[in-house]
Amino acid sequence: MSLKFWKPGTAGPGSSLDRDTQNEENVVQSTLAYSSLSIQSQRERLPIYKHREKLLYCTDKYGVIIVVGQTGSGKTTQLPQYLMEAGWASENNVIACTQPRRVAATSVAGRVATEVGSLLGDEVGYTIRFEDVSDKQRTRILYMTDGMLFRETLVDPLLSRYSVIMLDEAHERSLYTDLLLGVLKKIRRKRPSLRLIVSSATLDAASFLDYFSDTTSPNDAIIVSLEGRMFPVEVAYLQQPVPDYVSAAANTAFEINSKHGPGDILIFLTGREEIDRCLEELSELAPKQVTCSMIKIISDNSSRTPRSAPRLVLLPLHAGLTTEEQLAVFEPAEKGTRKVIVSTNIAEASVTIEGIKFVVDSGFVKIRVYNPTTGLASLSTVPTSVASAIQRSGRAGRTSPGICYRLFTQETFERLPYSTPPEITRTDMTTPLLQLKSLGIDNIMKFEWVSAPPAESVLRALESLFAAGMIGEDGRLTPVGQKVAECPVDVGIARMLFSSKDFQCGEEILTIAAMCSVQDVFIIPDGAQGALAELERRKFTAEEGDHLTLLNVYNAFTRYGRSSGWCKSHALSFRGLSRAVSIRAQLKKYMQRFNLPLESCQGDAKRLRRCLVSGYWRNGARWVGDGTFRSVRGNRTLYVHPTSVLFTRKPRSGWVVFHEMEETKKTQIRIITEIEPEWLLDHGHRYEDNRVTTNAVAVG
DNA sequence: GAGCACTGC
Repeated sequence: MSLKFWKPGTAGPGSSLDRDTQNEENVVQSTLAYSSLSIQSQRERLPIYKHREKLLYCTDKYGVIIVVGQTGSGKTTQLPQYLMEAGWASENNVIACTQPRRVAATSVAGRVATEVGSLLGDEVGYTIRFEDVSDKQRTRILYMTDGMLFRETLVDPLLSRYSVIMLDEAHERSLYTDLLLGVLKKIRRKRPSLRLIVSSATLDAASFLDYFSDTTSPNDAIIVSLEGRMFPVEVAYLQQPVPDYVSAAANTAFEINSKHGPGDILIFLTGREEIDRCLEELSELAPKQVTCSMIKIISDNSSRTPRSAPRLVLLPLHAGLTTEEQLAVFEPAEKGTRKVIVSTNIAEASVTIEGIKFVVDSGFVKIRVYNPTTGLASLSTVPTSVASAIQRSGRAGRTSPGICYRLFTQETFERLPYSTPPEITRTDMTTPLLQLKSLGIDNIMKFEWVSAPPAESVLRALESLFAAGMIGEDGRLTPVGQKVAECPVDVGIARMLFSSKDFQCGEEILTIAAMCSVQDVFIIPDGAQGALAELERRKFTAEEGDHLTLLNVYNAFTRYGRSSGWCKSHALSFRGLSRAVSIRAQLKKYMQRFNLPLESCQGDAKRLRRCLVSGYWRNGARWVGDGTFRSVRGNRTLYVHPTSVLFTRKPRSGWVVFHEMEETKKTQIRIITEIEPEWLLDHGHRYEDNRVTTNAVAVG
């Protein structure tokens, strides 16, 4: 198959990027293609320096500055330093800069500390969950995850220690960025001296400007644009759509290898299955391959490859890989070889690989979508957005000019949505609403969202909070709701922690809560090794179900010295279990603060399971003859997830509770424990009675 | 009878 690409006359679709930008006067033209001078190490030569005075002037005169700048403009590292030099961090004021990801917060803080000549954690620091490398008195510039700053609002609702807050990567619209935008707009009314810097991509700048320029403060916000330090990236579109973008991606990479000079290739697909198939097809195109390891396939020059073409080094990249496997993509290609990295969306923003000259973009992405009507989350493959396509193509221009091959037509590109719907519109709002209520924001409908969550989502969340006893009939927080709002866990898990006092099983529930908060700790590879891993897993199996199995795993992990070697020999994830240890330690502090005893149930599994029901009572299910379950609420057909120990056995009592359900091809339940049906009745009645009363009041 | 986009507290 030969694919026909078409390159528009100009470099990149830059001219069409500004169609959404209304405030032209304030916007310095910024396009994907920007010719760079040679890379300078002195920060004075960073393009942002030209805008230093303007940025400081705007920070003086305006409350909200929307900064538009590409990767490489230096905004994240330089802007906080300019602000500090200009005195914004004097008198014990702190300049905060939030990031959606932990690695970004830590690595940027390290770089800036070096530039400032500070020890990390002294004048420049960072705060992420489980790690606070900052000094309460001395730190002037603080990088942090957006979730951490939002958490801080629960303790200090006016965020009074900060003079300037920069929300970096705001265009990504993470859940916490959106919550912070709403809360910070409110804070600025009470504390106008607080400066807000919102870092955004070109496409979203106008909507942020609208959001902050309301009638009460029409001239409070301004857009400032910075050039990026990117090399030009040529964009090629398919002339005709293709039926199978996975094959098309493999073919395109193969053709790039035959026709173009040096430079690595990055392919964007949606998931592990597609990545594996693409790697397979690529190795078939170059048949004399040599498989070096599970993750690295080197293809030799084949008859179809011109003599001059380099050999291909094929590398998968997705979050399911171990750390070592992920690190392989950063190793420079050996002489005479060319790397082909076949990746999920992880390479779009989370992971940056230098030396990429060619990007192949499938135009699709897998996103998690929450259905508030059914309460089900599902993963669906959807077309990417314009913003995403631009971000992906930009990955080709980090170290030299590059080319991006889009596996769709230009007409398709022009019909793409500008951006992916913000997370807040497609996620369960139960915990976020509890936290907003804890901040004193009771009228959720009147809260000024940048993008409002769907009304059904809000109603469902309120109903869950009421059912869990976190809010009363008046919609206000109950005393337990106030406490739970501070805990970094789901409300169901929090209820279990609180009722562990009655069942005298705090020790065990704490462990289970931590283990339920990490991703699957069992590593089951394909093939023969998978069968061995299954045997390892059986060693931990508790017949009561997955919760107790997870408890066994955790206890064994700590008993054998928390060693990575032990994990490897038992097919367990060291990363996951170490994280569980941290989470458990954190939750333990909350339990101590709330005077919840840390008693052990001394092996009494019944007490433990009754305690689980206190958190999961709305997640009950009943076995039916054909091997599936029916949910107590909604009578939905549920399939057991293959990772469950109940996948292969029928529960003796016929009844279970489960941690979560998710829609894939079928509705599946994960982390399941067998229960006695009458235990469910301990919890439902009062809630149902209340609901009848509430409805009667509403009707009356 | 068979599965896992990516973050974050």
